[in-house]
Amino acid sequence: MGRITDTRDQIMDKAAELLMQRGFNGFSYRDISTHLGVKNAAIHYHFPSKTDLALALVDEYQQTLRNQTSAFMAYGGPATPQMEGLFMFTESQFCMGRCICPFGALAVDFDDLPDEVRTATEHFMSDSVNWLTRVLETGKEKSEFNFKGDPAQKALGILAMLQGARQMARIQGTDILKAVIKQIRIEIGLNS
Amino acid sequence: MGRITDTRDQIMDKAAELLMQRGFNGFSYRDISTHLGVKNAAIHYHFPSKTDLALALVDEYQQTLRNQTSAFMAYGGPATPQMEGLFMFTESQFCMGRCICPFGALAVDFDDLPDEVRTATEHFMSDSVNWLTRVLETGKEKSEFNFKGDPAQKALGILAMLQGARQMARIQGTDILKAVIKQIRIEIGLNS
DNA sequence: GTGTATACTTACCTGTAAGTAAGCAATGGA
DNA sequence: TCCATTGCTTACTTACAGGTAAGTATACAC
Repeated sequence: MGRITDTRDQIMDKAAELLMQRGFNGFSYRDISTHLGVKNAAIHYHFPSKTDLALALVDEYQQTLRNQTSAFMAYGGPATPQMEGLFMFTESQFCMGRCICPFGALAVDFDDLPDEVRTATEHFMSDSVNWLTRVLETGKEKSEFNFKGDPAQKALGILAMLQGARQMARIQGTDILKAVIKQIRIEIGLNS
Repeated sequence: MGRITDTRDQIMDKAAELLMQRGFNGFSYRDISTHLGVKNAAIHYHFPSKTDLALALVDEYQQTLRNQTSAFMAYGGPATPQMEGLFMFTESQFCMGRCICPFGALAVDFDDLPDEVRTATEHFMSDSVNWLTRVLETGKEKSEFNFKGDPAQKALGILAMLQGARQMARIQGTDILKAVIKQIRIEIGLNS
């Protein structure tokens, strides 16, 4: 049964959710297999080790990021929609139960992460920071935004803020995430 | 051997370190016991369950926070040293290997945390936000600081930023934490 | 010296984690 | 029709998690 590799995709989906909810060491193959109604070994068939699974996930994130930002990275363009996209993405992911961001999920277990996953995570993070830096530069040039400090540093700050906010929101509810996004808006002079 | 309860303190110390490095589910009694050169059951003697240990840790954090801020909370006072204290504390803790902040450590595993620990974490977080809000209010009133947005919202933003920064710094090194703190300084008009 | 509390150790239990080896059922060529 | 590949399942193994029960050594109280 099942189309080409339906199961593989379902595994990735559930794993992505669990990774962001509980971190790399916070979920097991069992969590995935029971949810899909398959046996544990079925997961091992598609992803022999948990490392393989993690690598596939980081790869997927990075792919998604690149796809959604490639046009902007290549030709520039208005920065506001990029920024709004980031806010929307963050909020909607949180509401869907995918609580902490991929960096956060992997950062907690960073020491005992397999080397390859570590490297992949570093790359993913660089990509994200570079993209946001570019957005902020563009936004400042075109007077869409108005903020203090240099764009690269500000980009780090914003990503850190969103990441932290997602975690704090887990403890005390969604309002915190909303408040933080509001604050970011104020600080870059983006009137909603 | 051992003074009154030397071992108990050593357990708390190591546990605090491990909690902040790896999250609540990322360390085991074994990690602590082998480090101290005692048997596993010795830890259970002092803290029957891991819940008890977590509660003790959160309690300790909260106690420390209250001790260090009680004078300010009671009588107000200059806000700048409080802020500088937060920065110093954050940086020094990070350098000592205690990487992610207590919220972060507990947020990742928040779903499957025992109820009591959850409640304690919520309280601890409220305390922290309240304190920082107070600091920002005072700083604004006395023109020590100069920032956009309302103090409570800004307090959330700063805490989120520091928390996120600690995690990102794990992935890409201390510089990120330093950059973020610099950015916070700029944004509250605090010239170092 | 007897008793009792403290601070452990030894030895164990149950559950669950990641991972593997071998088998089987369906599909799609040659 | 045979055969190989794909996508699983069954049935394990090893390691380690949290936790417990019972015993032991030391110290101090009376």
